[in-house]
Amino acid sequence: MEHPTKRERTTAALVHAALDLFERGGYEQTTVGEIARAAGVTEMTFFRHFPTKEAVLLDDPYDPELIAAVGARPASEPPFLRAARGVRGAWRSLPEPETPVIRRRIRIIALTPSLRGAMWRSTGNTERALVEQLVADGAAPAVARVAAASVLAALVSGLYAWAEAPDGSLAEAIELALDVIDVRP
Amino acid sequence: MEHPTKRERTTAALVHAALDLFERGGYEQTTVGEIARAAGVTEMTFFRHFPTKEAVLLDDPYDPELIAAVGARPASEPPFLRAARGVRGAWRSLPEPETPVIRRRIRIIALTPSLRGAMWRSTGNTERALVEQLVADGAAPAVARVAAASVLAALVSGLYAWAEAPDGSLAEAIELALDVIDVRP
DNA sequence: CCTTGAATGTTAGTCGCTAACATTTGTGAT
DNA sequence: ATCACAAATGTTAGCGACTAACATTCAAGG
Repeated sequence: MEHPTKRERTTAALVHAALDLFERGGYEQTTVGEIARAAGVTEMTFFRHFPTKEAVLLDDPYDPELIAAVGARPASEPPFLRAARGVRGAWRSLPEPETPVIRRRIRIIALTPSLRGAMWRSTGNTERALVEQLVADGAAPAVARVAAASVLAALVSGLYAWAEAPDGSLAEAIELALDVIDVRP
Repeated sequence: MEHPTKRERTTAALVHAALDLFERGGYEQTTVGEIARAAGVTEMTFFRHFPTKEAVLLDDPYDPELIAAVGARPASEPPFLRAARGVRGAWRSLPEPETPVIRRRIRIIALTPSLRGAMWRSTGNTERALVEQLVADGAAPAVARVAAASVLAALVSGLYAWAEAPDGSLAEAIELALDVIDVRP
């Protein structure tokens, strides 16, 4: 990261410009062309960095880490706890400096109906991956599905709550949400 | 309904054409223009009947009836049971002849990711209306939200399951799904 | 320095969707 | 029946998200 490649720099510029414009004028009202221009680039280039307009907000690289964190927990744990604690751990180890950006993204998502739908779809992918991981380690599919669905639902609801009124750190908010689900031993 | 007005007739023609084309060639691949042409009408006219392309599948008129059915149950029942049983009753009283069309719609939705997202959004509206109804009759907002969300989640999951493998009538499938939630007295 | 591949620009086009205005068509009162 | 009014549809023009094909500039490595 010492020498960010040019591609990384433009991607960052696009994200920055997009967040600014979305917050200022709303998601729907902001044009991809406007974002690109604000980042000193062409509309075409935007789509070379993000497959869709939504992706600039939803494309988060945390998914694989999340799956890995769940996989790292002992397979002897019941799937439900395994998922809940894996997710908890993954978010706890998030570098603090990134949280403000995450918060801006989630706030925009929270107050844009069409983005909430997209968020749901995106979560669906994570859910599938999570189920796959749990089943690969021996969980019954039906159990894995319920576990993944409810843990992710709690996670998302925690994210929304935190974005609206951040009473503490992101990690704390996530843990709070997961506490509702996790039954401590 | 003896004398369907012209508007109703074209709406029906559009729905019919849309279902056919979607099943034949997939939702994303089918153009609004194609649907309109197949219904003997212009693309513009399509949008005079449906606000969006999705709406031809999601625009179902059952929502108000569903809310009414819940409202009709004794307000003395706990919100959760009230919602579950209201929903159950609303679907039970569905005219049988309509179910084949419903099934076609839901199958298409089930296997089109973007439509699943849209379905989620649409359900969100129903959820809000349901919460409103429950709260208006004295339920605590937090309780009402949980009740509405879980009952509707069960409903949707029942719909998907039935659309994929209809082992029985729609009403039976719905009741089966709601049984998972409803605690019989 | 110079070459090669990555990153970007240009142009043109499709599809979902909207607006403004003109035209037809159905329907209700006479 | 008919005639007038309103509902339903057509036409044209255009915006915004997104894609494809091809040309151009830029940036690291030898």
